Amino acid sequence: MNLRDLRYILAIAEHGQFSRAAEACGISQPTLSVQVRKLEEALGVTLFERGAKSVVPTDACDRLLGHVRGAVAEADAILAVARDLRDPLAGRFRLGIIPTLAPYLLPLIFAPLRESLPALEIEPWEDQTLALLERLRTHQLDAALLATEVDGPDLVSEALFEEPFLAALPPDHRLAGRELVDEAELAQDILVLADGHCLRDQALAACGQAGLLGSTLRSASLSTLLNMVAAGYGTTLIPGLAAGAAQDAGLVLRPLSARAGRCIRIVWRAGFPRRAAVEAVGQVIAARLRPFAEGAAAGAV
Amino acid sequence: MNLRDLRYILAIAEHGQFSRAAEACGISQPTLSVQVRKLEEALGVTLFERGAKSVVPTDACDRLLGHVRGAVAEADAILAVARDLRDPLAGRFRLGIIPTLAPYLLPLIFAPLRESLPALEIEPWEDQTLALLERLRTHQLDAALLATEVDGPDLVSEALFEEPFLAALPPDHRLAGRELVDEAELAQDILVLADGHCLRDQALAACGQAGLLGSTLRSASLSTLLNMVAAGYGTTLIPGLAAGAAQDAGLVLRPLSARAGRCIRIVWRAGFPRRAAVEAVGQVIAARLRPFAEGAAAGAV
DNA sequence: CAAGCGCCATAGATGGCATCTATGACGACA
DNA sequence: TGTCGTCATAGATGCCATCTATGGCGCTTG
Repeated sequence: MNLRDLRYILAIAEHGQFSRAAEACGISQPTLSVQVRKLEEALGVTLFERGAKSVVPTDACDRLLGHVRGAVAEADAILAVARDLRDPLAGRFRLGIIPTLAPYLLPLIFAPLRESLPALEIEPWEDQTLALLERLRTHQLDAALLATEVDGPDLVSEALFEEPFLAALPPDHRLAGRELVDEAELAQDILVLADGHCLRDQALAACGQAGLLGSTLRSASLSTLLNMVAAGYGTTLIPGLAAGAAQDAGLVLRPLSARAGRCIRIVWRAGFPRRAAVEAVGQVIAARLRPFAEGAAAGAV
Repeated sequence: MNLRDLRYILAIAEHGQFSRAAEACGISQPTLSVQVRKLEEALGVTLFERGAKSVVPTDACDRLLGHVRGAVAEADAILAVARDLRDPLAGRFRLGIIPTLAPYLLPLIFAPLRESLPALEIEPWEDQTLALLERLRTHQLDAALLATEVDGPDLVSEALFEEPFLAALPPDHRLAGRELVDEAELAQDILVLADGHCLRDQALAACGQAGLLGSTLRSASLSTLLNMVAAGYGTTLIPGLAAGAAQDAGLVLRPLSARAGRCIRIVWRAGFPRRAAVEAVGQVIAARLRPFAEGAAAGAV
């Protein structure tokens, strides 16, 4: 049995005639006759009583017609839904973002994404790198914005923009007067986030882990960290996009002498079929961040 | 798109693996790969994300799976219902019967039909010959029991049994003493049914229409006619199976000298596909009536 | 009443396509 | 590092849906 055959049945039932039904189906009349007969033999049921001037559905056919219509309707629904799903730049797009990036990046890119990709329903998901990778691998995310390299056999990534780190100091800190802050000096009283935040590791790496004198804040957000610094408990190193929030908290920001920073990348499964959506999202983000990159470069000169 | 393809989709979604799905479908793995790819291309939608160790349905596939399941379920329903409908000796069987036969034949054949053809739901429909033929031709009946020949290009019939006519007389009628009644004599004060009843024409033909002296009863049943005769308004000619009813009404019955009678036939459309059901019903009726035919033959000797 | 018309069935030819086996590529695991 | 399991690709093959041509049959019409 075949969906095509079922459509033939419906056509005959509708037209009450093989010739017209065949025409409606775009096939020749003999083909229709043969196919219907084969279907009747396959089902073991005579579907139509062929009369001199009429073709009338049998009782059995009437009993079946409901299901036939149902099957054809579902098939048409599949085609219709598939047509709607055909656009890779449409539909749900689950985007993971690390916590040290999300609060500062999302407000920047939400509007541009809506404008450039109106059919794409971005669903942000904020979590730490490892959790995001796990969700990505288990198909619970479509892509993720990370600050680490993760390319491997199953995951692919693309760099979107460079985000320089900044030294964040209390206004009365001894380093607050410097134009540039040396990473090693910062290490003396630096506060860092808890394990699991990639920013913690990167900050420590930038400052030379060995000289760690500051303390680790468990289960705290970058925002909390800023407030701790503002309260005079130490210094820290923040990603560039958090500069606004840091200034709002009353901190003094200074570039780092070694120009440490991180690279924000968009990551997705190697086999993810909606690569077009990933690329599009990545491009929108990169385009939105370009002014910042140029500003940073200009400031550095 | 094809129902087969849809079953493939479901198998892959269920097994999460091409190889096992192919095995479950009874095809080779390359065939499944090729077919799924073709379906994906036809739909314009990637259905599965092929990973190193896993095959995961895409979001689009999830959206479609409901309809896919629906279509396959309807298709299975078609097969299941067709299986039930396969027996031609099962299901509704609309049987037309003429009014001068139905009240006397139906009580005889109902039980044997139920016994011999338990799955056949006989729906009797009582009306005059022309109305029955009309309903038969318009597929509102599956077969009819008539007392006339109707074979033609579109209708076929088969004789079931011979039903002799009997003279029905009031007990005090001048012919009531005879062993045999001559049809011509009966004509002198015969009462007949209204136009449309085949029995009317056959009675008149048997008695010689020219000598009609009796009157016609409009819109009356054979039962009414019997009561009229019992009340002394004349004589009549009844079909053999009505003998019991006539005797109950107090009438005297006598064989006719020319042995006039009628042949009860079962009629159906030449193209009617459940010919087996027609034959079976006919045989049950003929078998049930055989004792009567033999009794009549024996009485005639 | 015979011819023409409309309809469905049949026959034979043809091409597309589903399927197979064999093989390749690739990642996982021991 | 080699072996295993998995999916993809390639080429061969055979079935079958489809076509055109034709026949049969009943109805209509001049």
